[in-house]
Amino acid sequence: MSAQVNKVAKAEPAAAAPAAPPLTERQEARRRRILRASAQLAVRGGFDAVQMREVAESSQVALGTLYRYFPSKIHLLVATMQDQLEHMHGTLRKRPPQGETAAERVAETLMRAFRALQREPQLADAMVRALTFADRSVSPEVDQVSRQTTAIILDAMGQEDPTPQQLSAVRVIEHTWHSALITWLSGRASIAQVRVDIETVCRLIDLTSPEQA
Amino acid sequence: MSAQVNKVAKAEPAAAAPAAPPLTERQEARRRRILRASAQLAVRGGFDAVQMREVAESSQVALGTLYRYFPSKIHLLVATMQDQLEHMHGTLRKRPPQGETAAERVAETLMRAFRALQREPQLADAMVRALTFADRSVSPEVDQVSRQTTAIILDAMGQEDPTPQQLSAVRVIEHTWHSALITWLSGRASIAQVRVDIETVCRLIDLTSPEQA
DNA sequence: CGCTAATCTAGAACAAGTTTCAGACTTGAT
DNA sequence: ATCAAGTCTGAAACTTGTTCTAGATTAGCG
Repeated sequence: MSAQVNKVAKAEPAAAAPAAPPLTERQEARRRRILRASAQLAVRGGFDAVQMREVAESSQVALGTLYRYFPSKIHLLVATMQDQLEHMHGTLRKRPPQGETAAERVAETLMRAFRALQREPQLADAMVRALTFADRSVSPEVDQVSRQTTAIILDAMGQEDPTPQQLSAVRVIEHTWHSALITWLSGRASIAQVRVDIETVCRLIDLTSPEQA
Repeated sequence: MSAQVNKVAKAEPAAAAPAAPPLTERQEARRRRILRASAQLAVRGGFDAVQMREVAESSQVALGTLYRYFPSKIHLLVATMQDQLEHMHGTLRKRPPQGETAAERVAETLMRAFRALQREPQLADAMVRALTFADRSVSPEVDQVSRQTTAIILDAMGQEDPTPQQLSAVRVIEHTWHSALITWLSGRASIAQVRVDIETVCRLIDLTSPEQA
């Protein structure tokens, strides 16, 4: 909870981070090993299976070092999510959605992302739980994830400069996306329900669009 | 994580719980003391301040007993939330919202609830974090909270028997509600933003209504 | 009342996240 | 090449959620 100086960079995509000291090659390698170990353990057993001692051992790093790179388990898992999101954004870009309207394209994109998460539900569980459990000390990182998600949605909309209304709609979609995911992961909603809800919320996009098909 | 038999009832509103053994007076009193202690500690310091040993001590109950009543910290906090939600539903009923359209009434209701939570942000933090962190073992309790929230929203809509579309809209509103709350609590969104997003998502209600003003 | 099963208590013990520390190793600048 | 500062390691310690145990209390029943 105390101010932390001289820490290793938290976000590698370097959006507007306040001066992230550059990492040496070995440090970058350590960071990658840690993230890989984290994801591997998460795939096996979800949030609980990502134990800091295990991550440290798997990535051949001392426990103290792990904590220097990621100041908490939550930070680690949120960083893991950033990592995965980047992959996904890349993948999604390759085959853009086909829908007529922006709403359709966004819904299609999200459902595609959803199916990807379905393939590794335990990993999804770990990442999403970390994301929603994160407190203020993780705000910058969570924000970064949020920006990345927004970028994916705006991409799908094909919108250059969205209106404030549209931005609000996008936020609502993100809220729904996270929350629906959680509900599904904890077994309280079916996939069908998630799909319906995603489609429902995506209508907000056309609703807030100046032009219309 | 193991099957738990012979446990004290978890949900007192007795919706469809499978045979909750009736509590003696002293047991009921213990349960109330525990919930009160939990809420008090949460008001002071949020999620982290609700420490099981402290709750046990404050409520004059042995640690083991606390765990017999609430099998985990998450269960305890979710039960605390149920408790608070009931109060709130009662309060909201007293002065029903004034809006013309269903969307307005729902938005007004949610903003009123939001202001109530604002008054005890730490308590809100504890409850909401517990709710979204809950895993499958807490599903019944979380579901109960969800039903209660749905009831509040349907109340505000003044809708007797909603269509499946409307139910989906209500679910989306709940998702947005939780998620916006989290975002605000962790300092990543302003109150103004929360209001806008709530209003945005509430438009879905009119959108899915058969009749219209 | 007296018995039995269930419940409650106090406290130890365990598990996993986090912190700390002394010493070895790297890095960058001179 | 050498030195100072920063980094990494291994291990122990600390914190808080959770479990376990042995004995005291209570509730319900004949």
